[in-house]
Amino acid sequence: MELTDRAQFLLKALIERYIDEGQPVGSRALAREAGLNLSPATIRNVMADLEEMGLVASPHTSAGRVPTVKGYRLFIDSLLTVKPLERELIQDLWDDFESLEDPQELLETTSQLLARLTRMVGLVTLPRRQQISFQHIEFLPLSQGRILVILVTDDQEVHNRIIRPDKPFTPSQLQQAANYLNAHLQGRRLTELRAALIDELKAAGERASGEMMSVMEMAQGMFGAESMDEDFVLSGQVNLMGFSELSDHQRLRMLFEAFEEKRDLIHLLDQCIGAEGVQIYIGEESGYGPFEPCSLVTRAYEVDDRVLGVLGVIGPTRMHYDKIIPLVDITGKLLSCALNQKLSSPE
Amino acid sequence: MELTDRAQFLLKALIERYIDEGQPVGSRALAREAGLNLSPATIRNVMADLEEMGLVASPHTSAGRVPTVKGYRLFIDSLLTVKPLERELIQDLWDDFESLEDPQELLETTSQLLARLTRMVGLVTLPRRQQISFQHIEFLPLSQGRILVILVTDDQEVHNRIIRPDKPFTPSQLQQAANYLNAHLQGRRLTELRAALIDELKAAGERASGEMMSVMEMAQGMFGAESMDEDFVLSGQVNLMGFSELSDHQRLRMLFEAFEEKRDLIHLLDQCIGAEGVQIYIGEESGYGPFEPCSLVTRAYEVDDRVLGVLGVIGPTRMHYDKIIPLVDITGKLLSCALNQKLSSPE
DNA sequence: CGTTAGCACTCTATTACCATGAGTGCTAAA
DNA sequence: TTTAGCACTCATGGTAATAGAGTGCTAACG
Repeated sequence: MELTDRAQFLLKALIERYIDEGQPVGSRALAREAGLNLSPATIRNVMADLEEMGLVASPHTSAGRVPTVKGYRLFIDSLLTVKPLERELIQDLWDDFESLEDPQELLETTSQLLARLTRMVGLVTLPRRQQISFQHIEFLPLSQGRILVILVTDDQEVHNRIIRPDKPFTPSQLQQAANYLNAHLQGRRLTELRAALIDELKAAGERASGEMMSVMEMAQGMFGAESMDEDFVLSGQVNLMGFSELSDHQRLRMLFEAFEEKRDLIHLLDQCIGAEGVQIYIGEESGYGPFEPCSLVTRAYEVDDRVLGVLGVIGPTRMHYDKIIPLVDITGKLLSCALNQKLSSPE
Repeated sequence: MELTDRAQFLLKALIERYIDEGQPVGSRALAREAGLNLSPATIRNVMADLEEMGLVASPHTSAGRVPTVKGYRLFIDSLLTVKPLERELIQDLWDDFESLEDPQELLETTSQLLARLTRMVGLVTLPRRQQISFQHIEFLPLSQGRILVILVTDDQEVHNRIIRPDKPFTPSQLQQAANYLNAHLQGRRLTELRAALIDELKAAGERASGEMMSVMEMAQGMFGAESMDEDFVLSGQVNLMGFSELSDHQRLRMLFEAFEEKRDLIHLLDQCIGAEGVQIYIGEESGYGPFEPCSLVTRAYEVDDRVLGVLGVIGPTRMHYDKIIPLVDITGKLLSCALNQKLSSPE
C-alpha cells in the first residue's frame, strides 16, 4: 500500500500535535487542526490505513493515535520542516565559544549549552585518541622519584599523568628525554606513538646511551592504551525528570545508570562518528534498552577536516525535532570553528 | 520530664527496627522485638512519653511510631553502638588508595568507593585553596600568543590554564618569569599569592625590567580568585533512586538539582570542615530544603595536619548509621594517609 | 504504683462498583 | 469518496464498603 499525500499530511499534523501536547491525538482534534475540510470519520479511515502501515498506534481502543518509531522516522526523513535558528542566538553561542581558551572547558560549556537550550541532556565526546597527535611533552620531577608528565596534543588539550619509574632520573636526563621526544615524535598520532617510539629507538641504534634507553622505556609505558580512555561530558541529566514519559521511576533509573556506566553509551556514540551531518536515533533504533523511551540527536565536530568527536542531545522521543536538529547542527559547526581557531600552526 | 533507661532502650530498639524495615513500628512488634518482657500496652505508655518529648512521631493515629530528627540525634549521640569494620575491607580500601598516583584520581576513586560501599551518594571536596601552597609553575608557549600555564601545588595537584596575554612574550622571557616565580613564591598559600607577588615586585623595585613587569602582570592575572573555585566530586547519585523515601519524583528532582547546582552544597560542606571527627547532619538540620529527607555524614581529610577538605556520604535519613559512621571515618583516615604519603619533601 | 487486658475508636489501604466521556470501527446513506 | 449515526470499548475518577493495624483510655490486677 502506498501513502497518499493526504495521509502524509495528516501524519505530519498528528505528529506535530502529539509533540506539542504529549497525548494521543483523536480524529476530531485532528480534523479541526489539520485545516483540510474533512470530517472526523474520514480522518478515522486514514488513521486506520496509517495504523496498518505501522506508522501510528493506539494505546488502547478508545484512545487517539500516537506515532510509532517508524512514524517518527518517516516524519523526520521526509516530512519535517526545520525552523532556522535566530541570528541572535547563533551570535550568542559564538560569543560563548570564542571567549573560552581551554579546550576542555570549551567542551564542557558546549555540553551545558546544549542542555540549557534544549532542556534535555547535552553531551559532547572528548576528542578521539586516533585523531589527535603528539605535540609536546614535558617531564617535571616530583618528590620520591615520581614524575609528572605533561602531554600537549594538537587539539591544544593538556593531559597530565604522574608516573613512578623503576629507577630515578636526574632532571637533566629528563630534559634530554623530553627534547628527544619533542624533536622526533611531533605530529604523530597518539595511537601510533608507542610503535613510533620503538622505531625511533631502533633507528637511533647503539648511539643512544643506556640511560637514555631506560628513560625511553619509561616514556613508552605512559603511552599505553589504558592511559586515556574514550569519554564524554554529560550535562543536564535532571532535565529528564521533567518529562511525563519518563516519570516511570524504573525507566528513569535505568537511564541514569546507563549514563553513569558510560560504556554502552560510548559504544553508541562511536557509531555516530562516521555519519555525515545530523544523525538521529529514535527510541529503540539505538538498539539499547534503557534508551528506548529516548531519542538521540548527534553531529560530529571536527578540526582540520579530522572528525574528533560527536556532540548532541538526548531527550524523550517526543521532542521538538524541528528545533533540536538545527540547534545541534549549528552547535557542531560552531564548536568545530572554535577549535579550528585555536589550532596551532606549529611554532 | 527525664528519660528513663527503659525508655532509651526502647527508643533505640525502635530506631534500629525502623532503620531496618522502613515502616512505622507498632507497639506489638516492639514488644516482641525488644526482649524486655513487656506487653504492648506498656510499650504504648512509653511511646506516648517519647512522643511528648518529641523523639518519635506517628504519621497518623493508627500507625506505629517513627523517629523524629530529635530522636535520631539522641540515638546517634548517645545510644548508637557502631560496628567496627572488617580488617579485610580496610585492607582492600588501602590497597586501592595506594595504587593511585594522581591525587585528582585518588579523590574521584574515594568518592566512588564511598558510593559503592554504602549504596548511597559519595562525595569528596577538592582541596581548599586556602590550605594549599604554590610549589612550581611552568609556562609553555602555544600558538597565536597563547600560553599554557602549569601550576603544581603542594598537594601534588596539577592545574592547567591557558591564558592569552595582551602582548606576546618570547620563550626566554617566559622561562625567566617562571624561574623568578619558582624562586620567590614557593610555599606561599594560593590565596595570598597575588598579594605576595605584588610585594615581591615592589621589593625588586626598579631593577626589574619593564618587560619583566608585564610578564608578572600576566601571571598575576591568573591567580585571580575566580580561577579555581571550590568544588567537589559526587558519585552514585543513581543510588538514591532505590530508596522508597525518595520515590517522590518532586523531591528527588530537587535533590538532583541541588547536586547539579553545587553552590549550596559547597556552603554546607564548608561548615563541616572545622569539626573534629565524624560530623552528621540529620534531615532538616542541614537547614537546606532539598536535603530535608536526607542525612549527611562527613569527616575532614588532612595532609600535614592541615585540613584540606571533607568527604562523606549523603543518603536517606533512615540509613545504617552504625555502619556508615565508621566507614566514613576510616575512609577519611586512609585518604589522609595516602595523600601524606605522596606529599613532597621539597627537592 | 507500675503493668496489663479489654475495648472503642481512628485512620489507611484495598476493592468493587458505577457513571462519564473520549474515541473507535462499522454500516449505510449522501 | 465522504459523512452521519450508532454501538462498543476502555481509561478515569468518584463513592461506598470492608478489613486491618494500631492507638488511647479505663479498669482490673499484683
